[in-house]
Formats: sequence, structure tokens, C-alpha cells
Amino acid sequence: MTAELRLRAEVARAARAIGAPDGFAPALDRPRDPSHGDWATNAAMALAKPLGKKPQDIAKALLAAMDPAAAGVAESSIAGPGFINFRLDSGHLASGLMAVLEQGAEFGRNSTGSGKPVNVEFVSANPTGPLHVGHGRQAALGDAIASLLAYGGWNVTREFYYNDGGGQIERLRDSVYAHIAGIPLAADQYHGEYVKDVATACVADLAAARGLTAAAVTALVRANWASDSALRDAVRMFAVAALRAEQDADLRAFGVKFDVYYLESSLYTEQRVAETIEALKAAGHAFMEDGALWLRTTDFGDDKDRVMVRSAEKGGEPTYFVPDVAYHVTKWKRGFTRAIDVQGSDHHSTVTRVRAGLQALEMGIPKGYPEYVLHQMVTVMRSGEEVKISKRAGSYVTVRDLIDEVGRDAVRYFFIMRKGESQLVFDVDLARSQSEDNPVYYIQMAHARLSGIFRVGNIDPATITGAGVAWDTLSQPEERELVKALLDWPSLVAGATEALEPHRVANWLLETARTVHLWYHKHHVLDEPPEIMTARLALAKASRIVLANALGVLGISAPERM
RNA sequence: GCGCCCAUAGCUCAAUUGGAUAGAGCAUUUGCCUUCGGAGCAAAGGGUUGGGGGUUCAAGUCCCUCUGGGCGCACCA
Repeated sequence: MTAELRLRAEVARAARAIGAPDGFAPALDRPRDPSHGDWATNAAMALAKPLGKKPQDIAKALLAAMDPAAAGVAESSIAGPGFINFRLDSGHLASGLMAVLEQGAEFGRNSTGSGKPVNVEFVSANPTGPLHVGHGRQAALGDAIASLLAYGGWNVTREFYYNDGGGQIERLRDSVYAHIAGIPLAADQYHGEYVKDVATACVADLAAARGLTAAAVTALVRANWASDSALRDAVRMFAVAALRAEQDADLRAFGVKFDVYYLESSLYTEQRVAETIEALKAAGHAFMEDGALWLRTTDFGDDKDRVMVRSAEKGGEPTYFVPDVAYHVTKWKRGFTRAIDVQGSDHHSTVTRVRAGLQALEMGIPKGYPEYVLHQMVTVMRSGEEVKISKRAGSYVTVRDLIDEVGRDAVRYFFIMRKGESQLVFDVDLARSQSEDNPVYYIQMAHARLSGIFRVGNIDPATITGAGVAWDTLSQPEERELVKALLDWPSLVAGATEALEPHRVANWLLETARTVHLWYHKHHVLDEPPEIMTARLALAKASRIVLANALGVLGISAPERM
């Protein structure tokens, strides 16, 4: 049992002894100011109403009823409006490190998810160009959320949804055609350098497939484009395949792996769009107006109704939101009782719509399904100026540009360090700097320094088991703070998982790295008396383990040396 | 005009999800220090948490309102 649980149990027992109602669960928190103590409880304030007494009096009675020894409490005090502060005995506190040393890479994991399936959909870029910074933020955020959930015992599926249908794919196809035919691009077509590369590769591919020269293919495309739909399809499919391969390469460079790639086009070929339309009609929430088929999404909280199938003069095709609904139906039917979509906040209007569509089907899908994690835009800064232009993509900066320039670890950290709903400034100069101003460098440095202790001392970390350590020797303020930070990891990561907020892990890492550096600067490990050295080696190893675990969740490496 | 999000030190951001005197880093000022181990360490100044109102033992956090910013409001995706 951890010191925290022991203390909580003892407070609860004492509370009952002085008349707290059944089921009363006192809250234990870290005081903001460590000088107040290691833990604080608001029990006295929470009991003020049910017991009809002043918080101060309840606090006194509560303390009198407690057995400090049973809870490992060295001293306690009543403060402010009725907080009770506890300072744990150093030995009790530090002995919590045994759990870290015993569990190693497992320390911090929990089983909240109990193996239940969850689908995390992210990136989901249209295959019309390289991944840009926004996708990068989404990749880092989505991957970290997925890792957090896996860490919390969920059975996670990472999914990428390809919008390989619709108007933008035709624009891509026609952009490639324009390059092949040598005609100027229209304003709404794709202007990046990469389109030219795709066009060149496409000509070579067609030439090989048809046994023609490149010049002959060019002439053929130019002559038959309007009349030959098979040719147009061939160009479209080549372009989509080429850009999917391109995006895959970007994601590999970023170290993100997906379990499922779901193609929007398959929703049409497998009749799922048609089935969804029929089901919505059957459920009675559809109506005809102006020649189009509408869904009454206003019945489910939308501010206006939405067209499902366009009128004949507009082409008679389903609008994009129908496949979106059909897609989420497949998630539900595939057994994902929980689904999380990570998207840019510019897509926030789809949230209500998709949920409305799912509700309108009346098939027992919960109202809040799917959950959404939205994130704001990214601004890339270099030398104090906003960067907007990439050589490859033209009008935007690509993920690859960033990874090439500052490395995968820094890109991941910078994308995760801010709350999703706040705007993010990506400072390229800071991200690439090899100094302690750079948070990634600072955190990794902490891990490397801890590793260095073992290297320099020529000590195999595997021999440090915590057995026989005199834990009460870890009584320096910096040591106590470090121990507390490490032991907070499980509850911190659990909170970050519940809130789907990986930035908490990033912030915690930075704080904890600072605590490590402070300790490291103030206290030596090697060449100390054996009892102190043994205890500090245990602390160093535990710190190394927890830092590595946290970095691992964010997909960032924990280097042995830098 | 409507909807969603945001607003915290000069700058970039935290704040244990409603807890105590709102904290870090950078920048500024001052003083130490010279490596198991790579310029660090210690301290100071800097705030009406955008304005106003409300809810309660307690509000940066919840509610209302105003201001300012981002995004979205297609028979585009």
C-alpha cells in the first residue's frame, strides 16, 4: 500500500470515528506550497455542513482521532479556513520508490480501460498533398492520446480516415493533368511543387503500363482527356496512391503508426452511404425540399437542417456529412463503444452534425458519440518571423520540413506541450537549440544525467533493487520533492488520460526535470558514505524509470547521453 | 447576425479540475560558483487573472453580461 493510500484510509477512519456520514471520501491534495506539507485534506470543510460544526473544530477533532504512526505522518497542522496539512515521515515517503523500482516500465500504468475497445481517429488528411503543420499537431496529439489510453488499459485502435472521394480529389486529378498537358493551373487547383513530381511519375507509370514513350503518353492525355474516363480514373488513382505513399512516409518519419486506414470511397462501394440514407429515411427524420433530401438535424440540437442528397440540378449526390455519419456507424458496428476524433477546430461544426446524424438513426448510439478533441492552429516562427512558405508544398509548412529541421522528439514535444484548444506557436529556433532553454533538451538532459551517474560510477542499474535501502536517509528537501514528483506520476497520467490532455504530461515532465536538475546540482551520489550513496542510487534509478515512462507515453526518446 | 473556442507577469505558458499568499521559464536587476557532472546556483522586482455582475465556507476555474481575438456558419470537403 502506498503512503498516500495509507494516509487516505486513516483520515477516512478518523472521519467516521467523529461522526462523518457513510461513504464520506476525504480528498487528499498536494498543497501548492510544499512548505505547507506533503498532503492536505479538505475533510474538515467538507464535513462542516453535515456535522453542523465549525471547520476548525472538526479539524481538531479529526486530528485527535487519527493515529499518526499508522499513516506515516511526522507532523500535521491546521491552516487557513480548515485545511489539515500532513508532513510524512521521510522514510515512509521515500519507501514509495520501492514500487517504482519493482514495477519499472510498468510503473504508472493502470487498468481503468479494462481492455475495452476505443477507436482514436486522427490526422485523416485528404490525400491531396503532403502533411502540413496542422496535421503534425494532430499526429502528435492523437498519437499521445492513443498512447495514454493504452497506458490506462484501453484496447486502442489508431485509425486514419482517407477522404479519397469528393471534389478535392477531382481537383487534384485535374491539377496533375494540367502539369502533364502543360496548361496553367486554375486558382482553386493544387499549386505545390509536389504536384509536378506526381505528374512526372504518373507519365512514367502510364508509359510503362501501355508500352509507350513519355512523349506519346503526354500527347495521348492531351488528346483524350475529355473523352476517356478510364484515363482520367487512371490519373486520379495514381495521384491518390502517390500522395498516400507520401503521407505514409511523413508519418513514418514522425514515428506514428496506424492500425486501420479507412477509405471514404469504400463507404460508397460497400453501399454504406446508401444504407445510411435509407435508415435515416426509415427513422422518419428526413424530408424533401427544393428537390433535395434533408435531414432534420434541428431535432438533435443543430441550428439548421442539413442536406443529405443534393437536388438533381446540383448533381443528385450525397453531401459529405452522410459518409461521415455512415463512417461513424461502422465504428460503432465494429464494436467501438468509445470513439475519439482528433480534429482541427475549423471542423467543429461537424461535431453537432455527425452526432445528430447518429442520433437520428435511433440505433442506441450514446449522445456524446463520438468524443471530439479539437485543436487550434499552429503558427511557425523562425528568427522572430512567421514562416508560411515551404518549398515542397508551396503555401504551407510541412511536417517533414519541421522534422528535418529540429528532429522528431522536439516536434512531438512542441506539438503536445500546449492545451489543444489554445493556439500554438512553434518556435523553430528554440526547438532546435541544444540548450536548457529548450524544454525537450532540458528533459532529455535530466534523463541523460541520471544515466551518467551509473556510467561514471560503473554501476549496473540492474543491481539497484531498493532492497536494504535506508529510505529515511532521503530527507533533503530536494530529495523529498523529487520523490513526491515521481510518486505523483500514476495519478497525473490517469488524470491526463481521463481528460484526454497530453499536455499535462509534457508540463509534468518539465517540472519533474527541473526537480531532478535541482537535486543533481545540490547533492552528489557517488563518493558519498555507503548508506547515502545506496539510497541516492535508488532515487536516481527511480527517477530515470519514471522520466523514461513519461517520455515514452509522448513518443519521445529517453537518451542515455547527449 | 448566429454558434464553438480563447483572453493569466513585458514575452511564452502553468495552476492538482472549485481550495490556502495565482506559479514556472525567458527577459530585467543583484549576489555567489568553476564541474563524479557540459554555466550553473541563490535572490529581487514585476498581477484588480480583459471589464462588470452573480452563485458559496472558498472563483483564474461555474453562471450571466460586455469588450477584444481565432475558427466556423454551402445543395464545398
